[in-house]
Amino acid sequence: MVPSWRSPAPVAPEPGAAGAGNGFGAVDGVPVPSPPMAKAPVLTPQADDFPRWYQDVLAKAELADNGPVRGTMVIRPYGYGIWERMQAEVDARIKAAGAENAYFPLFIPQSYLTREAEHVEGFSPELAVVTHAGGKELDEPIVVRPTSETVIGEFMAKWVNSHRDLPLLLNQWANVVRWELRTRLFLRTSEFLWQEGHTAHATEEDARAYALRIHLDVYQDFMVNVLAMPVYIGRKTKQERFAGATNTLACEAIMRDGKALQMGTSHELGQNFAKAFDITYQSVEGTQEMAWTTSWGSSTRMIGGLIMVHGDDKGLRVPPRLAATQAVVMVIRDDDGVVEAASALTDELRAAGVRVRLDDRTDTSFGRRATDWELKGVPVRIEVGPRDLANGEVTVVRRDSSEKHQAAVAGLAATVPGLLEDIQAAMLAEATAFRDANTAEVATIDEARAAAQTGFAKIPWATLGVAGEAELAKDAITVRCIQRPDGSVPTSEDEPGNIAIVARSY
RNA sequence: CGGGGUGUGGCUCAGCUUGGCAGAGCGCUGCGUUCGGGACGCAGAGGUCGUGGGUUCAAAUCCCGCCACCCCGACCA
Repeated sequence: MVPSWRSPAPVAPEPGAAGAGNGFGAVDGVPVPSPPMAKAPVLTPQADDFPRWYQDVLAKAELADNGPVRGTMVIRPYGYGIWERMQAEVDARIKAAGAENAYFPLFIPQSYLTREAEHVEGFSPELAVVTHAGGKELDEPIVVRPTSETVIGEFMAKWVNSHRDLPLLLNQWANVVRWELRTRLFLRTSEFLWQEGHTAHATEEDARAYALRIHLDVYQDFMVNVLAMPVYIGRKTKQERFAGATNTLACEAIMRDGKALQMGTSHELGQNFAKAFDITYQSVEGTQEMAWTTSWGSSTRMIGGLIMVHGDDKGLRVPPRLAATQAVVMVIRDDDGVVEAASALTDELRAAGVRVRLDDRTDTSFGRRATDWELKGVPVRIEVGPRDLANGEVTVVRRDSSEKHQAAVAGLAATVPGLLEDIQAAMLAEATAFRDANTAEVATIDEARAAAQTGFAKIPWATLGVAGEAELAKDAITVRCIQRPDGSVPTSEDEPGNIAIVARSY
């Protein structure tokens, strides 16, 4: 954790710390104002109270607010800008994998859900159901989609007739609703935004290979190379599998408090949905065959992961490849020629391909603006003031390391893209080092339980097993995924040498 | 669904024990001085104290009901 430049300020006496304190000293019942104290930190330090820090970041970086209905979320422009960048990067990878975007309805007939036994069982507790519409009670209740396997299955059945129609590779960007009891902005909300892919294939091998391809080429690649976030990839245990899937693959990332966050999943659905919705095709030989389907998704939860993997006590840190604003040019004050110089530099940076913004709000103090950009996590800040300018220089500040240096204005723009790549690499290296330092290799269940208090534990799956999984569950520790010793995704959970990664999770 | 707690300007809360003019900090508006690390001064705006009833000369404060939200124990991207 990078220390703040400000000395750690003594925090105001905690109300309640001394009986029913009122935050003030009291002499004979007369409230006395607290003595002058050092300025409080902008954010609750992570080490003091991580959940509080997370909420502070959401508010101060203007990412999101709670919606009026319990568990709902308002995504503010800065937060939505991050989502739009995520969408652009993920969407490009999905299309590169051959899938096309489409859109299916928000409303699903309740009867669809009931066609796949495990699927209904898994989702019924969290369904929002419409029973009245147009002023009348509906004959058949309508479910607000918690995911779209069922409606899409219905249409796949209609569109797939021949082996020539396969594979059918679809994706949609949509909102879904899952009535959650315990909610946290971005991590678990009753409504969230995501991308859900749905595909149908002629063979099990083809479906399995595609689910894995999406997992590696879309999710893992995006998370590592754009989010600068190392992820463990592997199979879910039967216990953790998606309702209705025959196999679930997951990307698991470690947050700075040591807890795991599932960042994206890819499912092999076998023929479960094909049977339920009658997705069949005529083979080359002329026989009727049942298709094999997959589904895969990633959501606005990734924004929560971004915050908790890269954030520090000064706020968010956005990796340059993701950042909608990669660099901000700050006019320190409205002095002779400063605005002009800053504006010219901004143009040069833009011409050099940098997503740059000019901050010429000189009616707000420098310190306030600098703090705001740090809270928002803009990777590079370039300060343009009269003092530097007199020497033909500006001050360049990296958000990741807080390192500051002077640089000549002439030729600066050409060096910024390289600096951004350096920052991207440094952030991935830092996050990877953190993950590795907080992943313990253990040999017994007791050791795994202990290690999971502060991070991840790797334990042979043969040692843990279903019984060990159940035992750890009593302490809210779950198997995040099972992987091969080399970190790749096993074909079966029974492969010899398989490793289970266990942790507490969000 | 079981246990604990809280409802007072936009936000965080004090005031309630012991009834007596509705407060503070932050934020917001205006003016001025500032501007290289969350600026400062002055002047302002903003609340039927969750809600319905009761007690009282008088209720944010006491009593009863209701509602909402938050925190801790079984499912989930």
